[in-house]
Amino acid sequence: MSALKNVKRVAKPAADTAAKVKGRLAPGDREKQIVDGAIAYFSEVGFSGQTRELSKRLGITQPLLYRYFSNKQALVDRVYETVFEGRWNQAWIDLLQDRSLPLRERLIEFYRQYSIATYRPDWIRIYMYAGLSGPVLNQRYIKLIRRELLPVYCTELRHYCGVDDVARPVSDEEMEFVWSLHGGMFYYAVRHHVYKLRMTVDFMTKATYAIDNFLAGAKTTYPKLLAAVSSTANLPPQKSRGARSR
Amino acid sequence: MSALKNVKRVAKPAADTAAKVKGRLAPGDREKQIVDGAIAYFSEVGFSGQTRELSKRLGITQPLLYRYFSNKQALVDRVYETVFEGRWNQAWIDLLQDRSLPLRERLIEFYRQYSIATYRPDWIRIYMYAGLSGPVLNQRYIKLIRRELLPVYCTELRHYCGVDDVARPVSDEEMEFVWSLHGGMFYYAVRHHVYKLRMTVDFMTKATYAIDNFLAGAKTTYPKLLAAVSSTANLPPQKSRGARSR
DNA sequence: CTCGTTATTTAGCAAGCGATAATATAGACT
DNA sequence: AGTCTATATTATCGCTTGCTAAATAACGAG
Repeated sequence: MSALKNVKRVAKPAADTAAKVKGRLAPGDREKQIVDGAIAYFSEVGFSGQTRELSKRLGITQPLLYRYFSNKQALVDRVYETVFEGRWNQAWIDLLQDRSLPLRERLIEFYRQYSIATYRPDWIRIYMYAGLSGPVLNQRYIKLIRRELLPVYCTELRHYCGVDDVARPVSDEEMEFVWSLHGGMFYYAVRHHVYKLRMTVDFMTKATYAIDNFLAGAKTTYPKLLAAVSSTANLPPQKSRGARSR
Repeated sequence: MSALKNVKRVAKPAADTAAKVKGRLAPGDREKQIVDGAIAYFSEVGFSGQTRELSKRLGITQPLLYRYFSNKQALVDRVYETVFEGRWNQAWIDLLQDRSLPLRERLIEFYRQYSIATYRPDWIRIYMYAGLSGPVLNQRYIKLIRRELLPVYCTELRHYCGVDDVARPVSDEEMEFVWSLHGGMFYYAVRHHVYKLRMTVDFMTKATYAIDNFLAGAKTTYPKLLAAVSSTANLPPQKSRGARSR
């Protein structure tokens, strides 16, 4: 019997996975547990979710949240930065530029890694919630993509199509061209994690076909795009005004 | 002086645009005004927006809302159905099937019309809010697209690629292939209306390039896809499981 | 003009929610 | 074991928010 008791007593709280842990915790652990729980909770119900419900899920009392975060907004901000920061991997850029591999293989590998990092329920949903409640964060992320990813993407695409021109800056039209592929990928994740559709085609299968189709078309379309853009560059803005203003 | 008074008295409330109208209104007019205001308000702040703020924007008192809608949810539901119903145009399907026009022109015209109908701030934002708070409505809309649009899309694509097989049902892989194009279009609208980015390339310009690229690639990719699918059809589910479950 | 109908407003309740102060207790150290 | 400190809980405040009942006033009919 004493042996049994011993077993029970020795059973560790297993604080590593940040699952419902009872008893007193070191501030760092508790904080992490709260943030993780907040990510799960807010990604599910949105940032209008209540602190009481969150604390209930965490197995703690609601005022305890305020020991770790001065107010709800501070917790929300922490969720934002935890989700969006640190999931970007600069190595992706190197991968995309590695010309020892065919561009097709680079793109497939990129989307394999990128989808694992960001096409997940918490990321996608928090990303959409963030965008709807105020576009600042998303604009910052898009800016990152426009700065780090798209120019490399376009440069490699030029090389692939045999129309390299290192000196020529990457135009908005070229980047928008690439957005079409990227948006198709992203929308898969939206259908999956926002609309919660049962996806009948595996993401990488879809991605591979999309990449193949994109590259096959680009061989003829991308040079045309480049030619069209250069012929209208530095000209006074023509009839094709920016976005429709409705 | 009596003439002046007369002028003042004759001044009409101009009830046509449903803008802030003072005075008593016919129930139908008031209801329409509330719904229109609710669409504008909720699309801006989300469905957690308060009825008091909505009524203030409408220039009416808050309890008046409850004369026209039994509760907030009823108003929200009304917003949903008003936005999502009636913007779908079955004529688009006929347009896509009109083989007297090249497929390219049909697709360009389709996206011109489709974007005018749905790629607008209220539609896109309410669509995203709806998806995040409960996927039922979006699933219904996606179902409509999968039923009405995608099969036609794929059939025309088969014809375009010279691989018609009317008897063969359209596979999930083919529809997913088309989603890649469609998603790229949709994501443009998301960047515009959710992230509120200043779009530097006009939608139709982008759409035209995306369509050209899609069709140019499809000539070679789509037949391959069809071949790959048919070779694995009616076989026990292979390693390529559905969607990643993470 | 009067009167009845009903659109609209005024006043207010009850529950929900973020946040705070006071109290209790777990765990480390001597 | 006793003590101290920081973690965690209890109790509660003040404001918000969905919603309701009673009072008011605009419009049409006779």
